[in-house]
Amino acid sequence: MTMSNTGGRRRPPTIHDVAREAGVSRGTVSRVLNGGHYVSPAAQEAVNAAIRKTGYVVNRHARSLITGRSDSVGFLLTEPQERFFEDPNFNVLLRGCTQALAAHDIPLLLMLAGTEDERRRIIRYITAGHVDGVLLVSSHSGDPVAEELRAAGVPLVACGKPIGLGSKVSYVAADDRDGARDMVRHLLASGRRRIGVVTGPLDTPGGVERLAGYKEVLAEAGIACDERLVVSGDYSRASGEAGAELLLERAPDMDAVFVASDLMAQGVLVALHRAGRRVPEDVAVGGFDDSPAAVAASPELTTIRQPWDRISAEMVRVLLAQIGGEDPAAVILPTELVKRQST
Amino acid sequence: MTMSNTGGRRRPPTIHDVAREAGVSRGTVSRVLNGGHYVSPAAQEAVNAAIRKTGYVVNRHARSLITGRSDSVGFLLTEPQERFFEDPNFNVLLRGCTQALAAHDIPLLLMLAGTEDERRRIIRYITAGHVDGVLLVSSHSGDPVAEELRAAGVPLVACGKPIGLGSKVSYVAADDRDGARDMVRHLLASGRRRIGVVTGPLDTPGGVERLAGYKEVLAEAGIACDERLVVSGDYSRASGEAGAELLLERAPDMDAVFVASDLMAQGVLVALHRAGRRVPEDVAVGGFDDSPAAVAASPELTTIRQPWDRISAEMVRVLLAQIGGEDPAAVILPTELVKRQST
DNA sequence: TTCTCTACTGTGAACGCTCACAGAAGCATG
DNA sequence: CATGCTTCTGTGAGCGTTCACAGTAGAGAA
Repeated sequence: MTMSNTGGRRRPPTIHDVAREAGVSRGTVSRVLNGGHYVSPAAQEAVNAAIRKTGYVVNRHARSLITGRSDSVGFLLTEPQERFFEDPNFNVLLRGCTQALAAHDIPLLLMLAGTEDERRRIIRYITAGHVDGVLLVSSHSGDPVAEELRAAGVPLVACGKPIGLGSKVSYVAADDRDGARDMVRHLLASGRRRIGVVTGPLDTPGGVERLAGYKEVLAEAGIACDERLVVSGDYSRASGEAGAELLLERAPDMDAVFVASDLMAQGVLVALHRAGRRVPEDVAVGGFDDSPAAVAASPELTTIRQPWDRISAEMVRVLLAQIGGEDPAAVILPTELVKRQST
Repeated sequence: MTMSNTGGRRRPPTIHDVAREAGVSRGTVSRVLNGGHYVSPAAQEAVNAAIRKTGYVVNRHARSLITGRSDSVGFLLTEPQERFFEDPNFNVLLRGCTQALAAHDIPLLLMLAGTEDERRRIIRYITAGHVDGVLLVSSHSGDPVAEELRAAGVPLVACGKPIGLGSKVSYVAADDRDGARDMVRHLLASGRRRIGVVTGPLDTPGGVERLAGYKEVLAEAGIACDERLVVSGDYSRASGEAGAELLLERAPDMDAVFVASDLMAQGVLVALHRAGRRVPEDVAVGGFDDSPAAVAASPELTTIRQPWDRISAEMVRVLLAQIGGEDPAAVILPTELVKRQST
C-alpha cells in the first residue's frame, strides 16, 4: 500500500501513469476499469497492481465528458419542504436511497425546488444532463415537474403514484388501498360498526387511495357509507385534532376512527381524550405509517407499516434500470398491519 | 424564448454553437460565461442573446476537467445515521446547507459513512477531488474522518467543534456553554438552588460545554457543585428518563434539572411525573435545542434555541471562503433562551 | 510619426478519459 | 496454405471547456 502521493498536493495519477506502471497501454487500463472484457489475466493483474501502487482514482469528469453520462442521480424534493423534513418517512427514504445508490458508487445530489425560481433552475440543471436520472418526491400531485422531466426524456421514478401521468412515468408506492382495507377489516373484526375516517389531502394518491380502501371494506361488509363519518385532514397533528372534534360532533356514537396518518392520529387521541372517550374501550383508533409518532402516542397506535426501506431500494433499482434503457415501470409494495394498544 | 431543441433528444448546444450564433469566438463566449471581463458590451449582449436562443447550458464536466474544480460540495455524515435522521436539528441543517449552496449554483452531494467500508470509499471519493469541499457532521468527536480530510488538504467545515483538532479545521457551532449558562442562571433566578443536570455524552463538544456552563454559573453563584446532581445521558429519551430516576434517588430534594437536550428532557418529564413531582411547581425542567419535542412535551419545555438556520448559512460561507483560498476559521453563534411552561 | 498602453478578440493546446479502429496473435476450418 | 474467427492490444481522435498567448485596434503621449 504505497501511496506515492505523500504530502504536498501533487497532481493525482492519471490513466497514463497507471498504464506506464503496468507496462500496458491506456486502452487496456480503460478496459480493466470498465469490466475487464477482452483483457488477458496477466494484464488484468498488472493493471490492478499498478492502480493500487499509484493510488489511482478515475477522473469522473473526464469520463463523463466523453460518455455523456454523469454517473450521479438527483433526489428532487418539490413543494413545501418543511413537511418533508419533519416527516420521519421521508428521512428513511432519503437515507435508503443514498445507501442503495452508494452500493453502485453513484452519488446522490439533493435538490430542493421550493420556489418557482428554484424549480426552473433545477429543471434546467437536470435537463442539461448533469444527472442521469431523478428520484422525485412530491406529495401533492399535479406537480408540473414530473411532466416536464418526462417530456424532456429524463429517467424518472416517483415516490407514490403521480396522479394524471398514467403509466408514462415510473413510480414506486406502498399499497395504500390495501393497507386501508386491512385496517378497516381489523376494526370490523373487533366488533366496531360506526367507523369514522380522517383522510389525508384528497389531491394526494395516499389521501385518495386510503379513503377508497375504507369505503370498499364497508361496502363489502354491507355497511352504508355515512358521509358524516368522513372528514379530511392535511396530515398534520392539528388537522387530526380538528377532524376528530368534527366527527364527534356529527356522529357521537362513533366507535372507531381510521386515521390516514400517525401524526393526525396523535391529534385524534388528544381530541378523544378531551371529550372523555377512552381508547380503545370507547373508540378504537387506527393510524397509518408506523412512524415514531405511533409508539410515542399513548396508548400506542395500531397502524399500517409502509415498507420504506423496500420503497427506496425499489426506486433506485427501477431508476437504474431505466437509465440502462428499460421502459418505465410501476412497483406496488405490500403494507403490514401492526397491532398495538389503540384498537 | 425559442428552444430549438424541440422533441427528440438532440445533442445539446455547445459553446461553439453559441459562438457561431453570436458571431464571436469560443474565447469570448467563455469570458462572458466567467464574469464578462474584457468583453465589449456589444459582444456581451450578442452572446447572451445567443445563449438564450440556443438554450445553452455549460457542460460542467468539461469545465471541471480543465479547471480541476468540481463545483460541488459534499455533505458528509459519519457514524450511526439513525440518530441524525431522527434529529430535527439535523434536518434543518441539511435543508439550510442545500439552499445556501443552491444560491451559489453548487450542488450538494449527500454522503453517508456508516460502516468502515463506506468510510474508506467516501474518503477516496473526496480526496480524488470529486468535491471541492466537505461539510462535516459528526456528533462524536475523535472522528478520524476530519483528521484524514484535513491532512489531505480538503477544504472542510465541521458542525460543532471537533475535539482534538485545535484550530486546524474550520467549524461553526452554537455557543453551547453560554446557552447552558443562560439556562442555569434562569433557573437560579426563579429561586431554585438544588439544580441537577443530565448531560449529553461527554465525548461530544455539546456534552462537555453544556456541563461546563452549568458548573460555571453554580460557582459564580457560590453554590458548591454536588456530584450527586450530575448524571450523563446519550441524548435519547430513554437516557433522560433513567437519568432523572437516578437524580431523584441520589438527591430527592432537587428542585430543578437542566437537561442537555429536549428529547432527554421529555424522558425526564416522564420520570418526574411517575415520581409524583409537579413541573414546574416542585421541579423546574430546562431543555436544550428548541426542537419540536419541546412544544410536544407537556408542560411545554423552556429550552435553549440554537440558531440552526444561521449555522448552516455560516458553514457554507466559511467553506466557500476556504475553497477560495482563505484560512480555516471558527464561528461561534449565540443561543437564545425560550421560556415556556416547564420553569 | 512612433511608441506604449489598454481594451478586446481569436486560436491552439491542453485536461483525462473512452471509443472506434486497426492490427497481431492463436487456433480451427476450408 | 489461405481463410476465417476469436481474443487481445495499442493508437489516434475527440468529448466541451478554459487557459495562455498572440494578436488587433484605438487612444494618448512623446
